[in-house]
This record gives sequence, C-alpha cells and structure tokens, in this order.
Amino acid sequence: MPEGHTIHRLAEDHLMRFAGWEVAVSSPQGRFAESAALLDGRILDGVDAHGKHLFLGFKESGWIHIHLGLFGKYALGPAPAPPATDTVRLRLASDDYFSDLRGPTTCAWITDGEKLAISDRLGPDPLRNRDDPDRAWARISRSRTTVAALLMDQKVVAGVGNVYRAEVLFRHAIDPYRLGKDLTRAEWDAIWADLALLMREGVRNNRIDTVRDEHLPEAMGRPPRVDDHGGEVYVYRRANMPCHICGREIRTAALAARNLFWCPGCQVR
DNA sequence: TAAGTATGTTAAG
DNA sequence: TTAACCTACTTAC
Repeated sequence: MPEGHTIHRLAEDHLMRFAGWEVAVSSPQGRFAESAALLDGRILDGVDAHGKHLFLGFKESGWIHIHLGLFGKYALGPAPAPPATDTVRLRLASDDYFSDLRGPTTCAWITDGEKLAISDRLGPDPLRNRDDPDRAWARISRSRTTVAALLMDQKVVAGVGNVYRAEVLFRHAIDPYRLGKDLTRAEWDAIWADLALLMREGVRNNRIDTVRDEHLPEAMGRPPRVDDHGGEVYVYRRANMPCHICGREIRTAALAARNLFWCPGCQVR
C-alpha cells in the first residue's frame, strides 16, 4: 500500500472525518499509550502529508508523526469502532468515525519544530502543488547514481516508491541503470509531470494504475488483468512475463535491497 | 505450522 | 552490504 499517494489519501480522509472535532486517542497495543493519554479528547485541527510522512495536528498540542514503513496499514470506518485487537498502535475515534493504525515504522508525538525538520530532510513531492522539481533536478543532473536509485531516494524526490519508480521509468522508456547526470532536462520534466498525474490519480482511486489502454498494441488484445497489489501496471512484479507493448520478457534485479523491474526491449540506454 | 514475501527506512559494520 | 523493525497474507509441507 504505502507510497506517497496512500499517505496523501490518508491525510484527506482524516481531514474530512476528524478535523474540528474532539477525538478520543488511544493505543490498544500500548506502544503509543503515554502520548495517546495526553492527546486524548483534544481537537484535531490540521493534517499534512509530505512524501510518505503523515502528520496529524492537534490544537496547540503538536503533531502525531506517522510513517507506515513497509507493513503499516490503516483501517478507517464509521462508528462504532470494532473491538480493538492487540496490534492497533493508534486508534482515533469521534462520534462518527474511527481510524486504526497497525504496524507503522513510526508513530510519535512531535513538536512543530520537529515536523519542520522532517520536512526539511525530504525532497520535493509531486503531490504537493508548490513543490519545485528544480530542486530534484539540481541533484539528479550532478549525480553518478542510477536513475532507479535516485527516484527511490526521499531526499531527491519524496513519495515515490518501488511501484511508481518502475512504472514511470517504463512509461518514459528509460533504462533504470542510466545515470542521473545522463538524463536530459526534458526527460526529467516529463517524469515529474507524469508522476504528479499518476500519483494524483492514485490518491483518487487509492491504488496504482499506470497502464493506458490506448497505448497497448491491438495485437496484444485485452488489457492486462488486475495485479496482486490491486492496480494495473506494465512491469512491477511482472518478472518473466511478456511486456504488454513489445512482448519481451520483463526483467528483474535487486538494486539497493529492493526488486527492480523493467522491460529490456522498451527501456533502452 | 512454518517459511517466504511485501508498495520502507535506519543504523551498524 | 546486512540486520533490524513492524504486520498480514500466501504458499509450502
């Protein structure tokens, strides 16, 4: 689930459901219990998302900083909340809604200053309208690191994960092993614009879809079925399957402890 | 029941 | 580069 689109969607969902209301805050699992007790009953008055970081603001009381990591998951729904299981790290509850957080890498009560410091460490986020792709380009254009690694580096671009990385490189016919310094400005501008488009759609649909039927050759017939992770994609987790466009086998390799996927026919150096 | 996997990140070596 | 962290689901036996 958790790439930037998931986090921005969670921010919207929490804003709609809880902003302006007194919220019961608890930690059935216990690891956030002390902070939860101090925030319990306060008014949630703002939310923010930057890359994969979610911030829930409480009136005059700082923020809860959440990072889902690889396993973190949210369950949101209408009141009444189901009986809490012992894995619920953070539960918010109002008269009308509940929100349960399980398995996050981070769930911490922080100050405004700490929130700023976290944001300062992150690169521009395609889902934040005022963020500037030039800041990312300044690093990419000077870098001897591969484009694949740069796109996953949250200090360069915030919010892109393993799925969007693989898919955006495919959509722009870029070999993942190209070096940052060998990317053209036009290519970067197109990637940034495409990420903004794809990720906004991801927020809207709460899943990642990157395949466009009109780009599929007639000979390939029907569009691909929905993949395990929920969306329709060109290369992510399609190792050894035929490319939807050229028919060659999708390749996979480990890069910095993550699985990279690409089409050797469509993505050339 | 156990093993393996996952859309992530940090810290230690 | 590796291990560690956190959860849930799928697959193997």
